[in-house]
Amino acid sequence: MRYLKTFDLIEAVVRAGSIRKAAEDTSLTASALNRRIQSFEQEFGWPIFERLPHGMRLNPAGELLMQFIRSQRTDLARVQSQVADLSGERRGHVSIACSQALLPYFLPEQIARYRANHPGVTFSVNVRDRAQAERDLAAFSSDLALVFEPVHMVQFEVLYELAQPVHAVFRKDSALAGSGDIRLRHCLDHTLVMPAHVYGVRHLLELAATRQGHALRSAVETESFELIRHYVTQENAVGFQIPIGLNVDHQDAIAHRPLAARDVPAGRLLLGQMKGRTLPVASARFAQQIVLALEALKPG
Amino acid sequence: MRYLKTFDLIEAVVRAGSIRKAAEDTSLTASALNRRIQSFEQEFGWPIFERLPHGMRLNPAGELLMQFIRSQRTDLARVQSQVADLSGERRGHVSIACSQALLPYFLPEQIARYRANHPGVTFSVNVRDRAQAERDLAAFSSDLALVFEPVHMVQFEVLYELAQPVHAVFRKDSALAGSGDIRLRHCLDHTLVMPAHVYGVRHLLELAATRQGHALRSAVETESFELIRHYVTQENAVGFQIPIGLNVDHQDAIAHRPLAARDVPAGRLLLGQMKGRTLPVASARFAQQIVLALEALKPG
DNA sequence: CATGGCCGTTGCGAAAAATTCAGCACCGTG
DNA sequence: CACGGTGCTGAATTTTTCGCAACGGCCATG
Repeated sequence: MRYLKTFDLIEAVVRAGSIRKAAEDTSLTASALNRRIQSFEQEFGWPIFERLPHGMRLNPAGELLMQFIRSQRTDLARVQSQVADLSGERRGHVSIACSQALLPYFLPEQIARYRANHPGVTFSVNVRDRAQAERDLAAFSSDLALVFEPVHMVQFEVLYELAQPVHAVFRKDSALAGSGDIRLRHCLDHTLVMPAHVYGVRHLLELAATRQGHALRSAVETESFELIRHYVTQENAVGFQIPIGLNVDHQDAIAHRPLAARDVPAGRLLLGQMKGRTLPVASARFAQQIVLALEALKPG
Repeated sequence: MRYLKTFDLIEAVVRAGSIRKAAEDTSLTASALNRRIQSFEQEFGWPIFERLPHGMRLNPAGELLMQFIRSQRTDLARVQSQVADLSGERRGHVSIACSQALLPYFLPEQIARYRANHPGVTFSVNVRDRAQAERDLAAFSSDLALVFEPVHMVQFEVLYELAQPVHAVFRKDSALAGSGDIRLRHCLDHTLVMPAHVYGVRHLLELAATRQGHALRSAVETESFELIRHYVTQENAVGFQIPIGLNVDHQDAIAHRPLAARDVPAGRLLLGQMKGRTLPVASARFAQQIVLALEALKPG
């Protein structure tokens, strides 16, 4: 888009931190780039960069402008998406920030189902922890967020909420095998494989343990849920995970049971968007599908 | 603004209805204008105009785009206003769509008070009937609306609401002179000067009259509230008006008393904005001042 | 049925704007 | 004090845009 070119250049300068570096990225000369920035500032009415000896940084006015630029860009994309929609051909792009637990089963199935109906729609899936997801939405780098127990909530508009109890994951021949709820204290006798602190599952477990006066001594601590699932088959340990990340009718060597709600309260899996934003057509429709899919997962 | 130039040209074509007329308005050649429209459509991905033998009209895609263009323009103005605000100097522009009753006393006083503190802020006041006010907000041609009994309310976000009973206006020596409430039937004995149907006062009076089985036979019907106020001094007639349009301690030849609430229910004077929109700093601050001023008018 | 008027569109040369190139002044660091 | 980095500026050059004239289509009017 021709008009957005100046905005692209501004953003390039912000990213690069100096005009000369940004000039290389944009395959322009530093002088040309410099002139465009200056003429923009003149038209805008105020300087948007601080000139430092080491380069350029946004001043407060520039921060405001950058927010506008980002929202304006995505708004234009939304309009184009709406136009594509009324032209009959559904195309567009959906970007999702999600928790790791959605990666193995839920999102692949949902995306494949959507693309079966609308092959013109493309997706980008970004794994973000529960603190980063909202920042992604606010920076307009993701349309939707599907996260477990997010932390900040000011700019997060909840589209759907699903309770997800923490499940214990173990080998099928473990002493924990059985049915129904499982008590937290029974897990603590085993070797523990814990997710890292940034994850909601760990947060809930820590809260529950300190409340009951226990200590969580993890043998292995990892950011990879996949490692947790695989490790328990090696050492006969106990891992923790939410059920949406666990295949229900698997033939694997592992099994899982929910932790008793009186020990560890269920967390919330939230589907959300940037507050007040109107999503592109494709993203909005995909969000609808996700809501229906989550609804079907509801117990009862 | 350089980038917005293409948008301005598109809007000019929309207004003029043909490229050649729009070319005159924008002091360009038809060929240049045509080329810019065409190159934009190519970049945008879809044609936004229908080519008719008599000229050009927006197609549905163009309608969507125009809405984006308008919102984008006002958003940029808001950002500039916010930047001006953090630079210390409060400037900007406030555009208000208002009912006629606000013109003589209320708005002049409020605007003057605001400009006394912030001389850099300019105002535009547009008189709009209660149906047009909301359309003004939706088209982003007004930031605020201050209207009596507006009709549509879907895109109207109420910022403040003040009850305004309908008052009868008459000569000081009229038989209606006195104090306290006045009954509707007492007015009907006199010559009536009525506002036109588009006004909320007329709407409320019609409702009340038909409910009580009376008929409103107006001797003079006008769209000008000023004419109403002046005419009653000529023929000893009765006019109707809301108190915010009547100076409280005037030395004039006219007086006014409220109609009894059991005859004619009080109408609502609403301060509102476009739903979901973030106003420029100046408009938002002025709205705050208006709310305080209306609050002070509240009975009791 | 021709004709004049209006429409959008296009080729081409001229005007304008953006870009490049080279060089300047500045600042922190080794 | 030289060096490498920064932003910035003057003049030449390239790219883009614009104005002019002309073309073909449509429609009402003579």
